[in-house]
Amino acid sequence: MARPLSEEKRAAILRAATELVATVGTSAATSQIAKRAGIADGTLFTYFPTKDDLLNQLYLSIKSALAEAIMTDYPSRAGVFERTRHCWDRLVNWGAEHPTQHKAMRQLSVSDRISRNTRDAVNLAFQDINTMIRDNLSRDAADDESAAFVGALITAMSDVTLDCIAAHPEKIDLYRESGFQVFWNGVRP
Amino acid sequence: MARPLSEEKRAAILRAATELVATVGTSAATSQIAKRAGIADGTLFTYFPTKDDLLNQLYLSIKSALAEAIMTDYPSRAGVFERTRHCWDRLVNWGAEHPTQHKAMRQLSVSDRISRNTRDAVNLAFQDINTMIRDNLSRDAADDESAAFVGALITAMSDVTLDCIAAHPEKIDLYRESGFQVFWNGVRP
DNA sequence: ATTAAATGAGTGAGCAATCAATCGAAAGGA
DNA sequence: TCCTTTCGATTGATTGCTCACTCATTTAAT
Repeated sequence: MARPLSEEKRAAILRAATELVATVGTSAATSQIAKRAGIADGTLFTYFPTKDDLLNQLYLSIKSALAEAIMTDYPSRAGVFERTRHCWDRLVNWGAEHPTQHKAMRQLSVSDRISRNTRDAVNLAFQDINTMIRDNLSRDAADDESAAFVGALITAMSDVTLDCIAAHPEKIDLYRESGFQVFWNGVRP
Repeated sequence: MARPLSEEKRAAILRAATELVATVGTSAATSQIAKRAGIADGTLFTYFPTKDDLLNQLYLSIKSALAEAIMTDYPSRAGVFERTRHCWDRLVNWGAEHPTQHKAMRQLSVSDRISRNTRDAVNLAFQDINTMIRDNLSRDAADDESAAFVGALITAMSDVTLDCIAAHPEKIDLYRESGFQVFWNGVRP
């Protein structure tokens, strides 16, 4: 081995891509990403062979960070309400604390550049959460489609909640609470 | 006047743009749109001076069609439940009947190419619906922010519902119903 | 000394928008 | 009814630009 790849540079590329995708969407130019990461245009492609690879890995890394934030200290033995509440609060708090990642994530999730493979890998990272939904919140337990419906609802409703928090940051407690009330009243078993 | 502009061609451009924006997003090339509309590349720009103008007018026309679909036969004198139910059913039915328009609408609504002006014009088309929300479903009547929260929730929840219907078209009645249940249980006064 | 990372000018493809040339619908005159 | 003039609609090649990606060369870690 001559020179090893730098984990630091890889992270800088992902960080720069997050910021640019959050602000200008997936049309962010690779040359802009490279400039912001402090590397030459060509170097980006030794870390990510294509722009699509970069976007897919970025999406996976953000989603994984979110899943970890949610599942840390997850109260496995508590009741359905507490566990649902835990997930909701963690989700909304993460979004409020990482607005750039959240915005980038939303841009990427509607993009057709994210592959089936990546979406499958993301689902794997959210497996525990999906299981919780299937077992507890799905109207018909063991019904995959119903669980997917509830899972999509959490994402959609937390996005709306986070948009409102972004518009009025001082009201985070109010929106986190009323968002949860709407969700819980809507889907509780 | 020499030759008048053709309303037919204008409609063909909007139709072609709807289909392409629905499938490939706002990055759809104007030359592709022109080809699909059956006109020369340059002709598109005599009907819409820029691509942004085209996208903005497209967004407004789709949203207006949706508003009209919702407000036709609106039961002004019925109770809150009936009126909310009416809007929900119309919204979901319209989306299920016009999947291409709905997909294009979603692409456009997250695009930064839609101007403040256009969004204001869209709000105007939805004025009656917004008023209904403010007066009936907002937790604190006369609270604009709370009404915006509920309005965004309807859109987000109907999008999720329509995604599920698109995946399982035979279950439209089931999803329309359970989507409404979640919404109504969540936000009812 | 070796070898792969790093560089940045270069390449070719694709894009929105332009424009000189052509076409054809309307209005007026016979 | 037919012909002519008018003038904007229509055309598609062209323009200038941006982009993802390449590659010959340089640099530096082992």
